[in-house]
Amino acid sequence: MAQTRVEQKERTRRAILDAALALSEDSALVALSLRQVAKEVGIVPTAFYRHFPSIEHLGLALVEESLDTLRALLRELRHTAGEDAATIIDGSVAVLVEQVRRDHAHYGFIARERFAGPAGVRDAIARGIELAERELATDIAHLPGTDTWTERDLQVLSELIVGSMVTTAERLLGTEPGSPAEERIADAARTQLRMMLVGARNWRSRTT
Amino acid sequence: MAQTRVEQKERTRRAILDAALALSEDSALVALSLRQVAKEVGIVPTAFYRHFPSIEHLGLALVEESLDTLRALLRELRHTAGEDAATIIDGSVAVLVEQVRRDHAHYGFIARERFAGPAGVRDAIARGIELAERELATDIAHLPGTDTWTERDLQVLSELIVGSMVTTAERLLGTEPGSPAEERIADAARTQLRMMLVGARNWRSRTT
DNA sequence: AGTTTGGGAGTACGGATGTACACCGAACTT
DNA sequence: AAGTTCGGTGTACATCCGTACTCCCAAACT
Repeated sequence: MAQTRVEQKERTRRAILDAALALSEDSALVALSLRQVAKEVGIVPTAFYRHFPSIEHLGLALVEESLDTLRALLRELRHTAGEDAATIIDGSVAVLVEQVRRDHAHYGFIARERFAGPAGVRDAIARGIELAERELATDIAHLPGTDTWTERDLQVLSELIVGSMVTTAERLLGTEPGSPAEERIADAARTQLRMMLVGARNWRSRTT
Repeated sequence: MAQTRVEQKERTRRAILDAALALSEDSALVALSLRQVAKEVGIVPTAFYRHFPSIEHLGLALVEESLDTLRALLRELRHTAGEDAATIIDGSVAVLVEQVRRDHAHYGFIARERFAGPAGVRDAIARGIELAERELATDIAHLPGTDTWTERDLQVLSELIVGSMVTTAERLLGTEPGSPAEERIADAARTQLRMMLVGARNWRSRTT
């Protein structure tokens, strides 16, 4: 049943990443021991070093992986076109719900480590979110009717919207797929986006 | 220098709580060892049991304490009166900045344990935030001009506002008191509140 | 076919952890 | 003044931790 060596190594590496993700689901990255992970994977503790020089490096690989799926979400959100604003809002929330459900483990990891993780992890996550805010700001700037907005107000609006989406994602993490609670949260997210849209349409930047 | 026994006991208990708060500032509650805390306090490990039956109970005491200061913040925010909306917004943000600066350790603890902590801790924090949302909703409902709002829309708006404030608090935690970054975040928070206010004023609840 | 490579196994060690136990001495009670 | 209470001490032990070391053997290379 054994394959080539690189395939086998990659499979073990994945198993380690998955085991670490599963184990950190209850507790946290910082409370993760090399021996726990090894036992979960089914290898002897010292074999761990064939793949990662330390638990910390495992953590960094996990962050990178999770941020990859976050970036994939952002890409998909930007490509969610639509005729009018309502369609875009509905589509965006649908994408968010679907993605959080699919990559539940990754988003849970991000939520947990965002403030509780080691400094390097926290910074990486913060930069990922800031990137989303900046990209959203430039996207909005390309929309018609935003010429009277100051750059600063655009940035602040983006932070508000991204913050709402992040909070929505965090709420979704605690619900069952297809549950009434999930639908209620999605509905609230749509309403919030509409409220912010109404606010934006009636906003006049102060020329200071 | 020794006082009465109850005074001495209370002082040691406080020292344990403070040490745990300080130690969990880097890392997390789950990665906190009884011996670390005891060493930080300056007592022998077994003496810890004179005050708490386990580290977990220490954690619960810490949560309760932190939620107490959170409730104090909410109380103060509700008493922040003002002539017009702009004054209320400015006052509320000022209170938030001041309180987060004052009880930095408690709010940092809440931010860290909100998603990474043990289940009991996470639930307690979630309930504290939900309480704030409900109270804000009933406060808004008592304002003039909100008679056309559905109860659900009021709740959703409150969640949006509280979410923005929570995000602001989390951002403030990473800044130095009086720094330009802190002022920038406070300014963004004020702008966000104004944007949501504009949205709310032009909002019409759908009668479904 | 013979040799090299590298993932995994096994053993071993020092250090940290939670906790049980007996004990001390000063603040309290009577 | 004598006795009790109880926060803190010191010792002890089983368990878990990271990691260094040697060995094994099947895939990969020559």
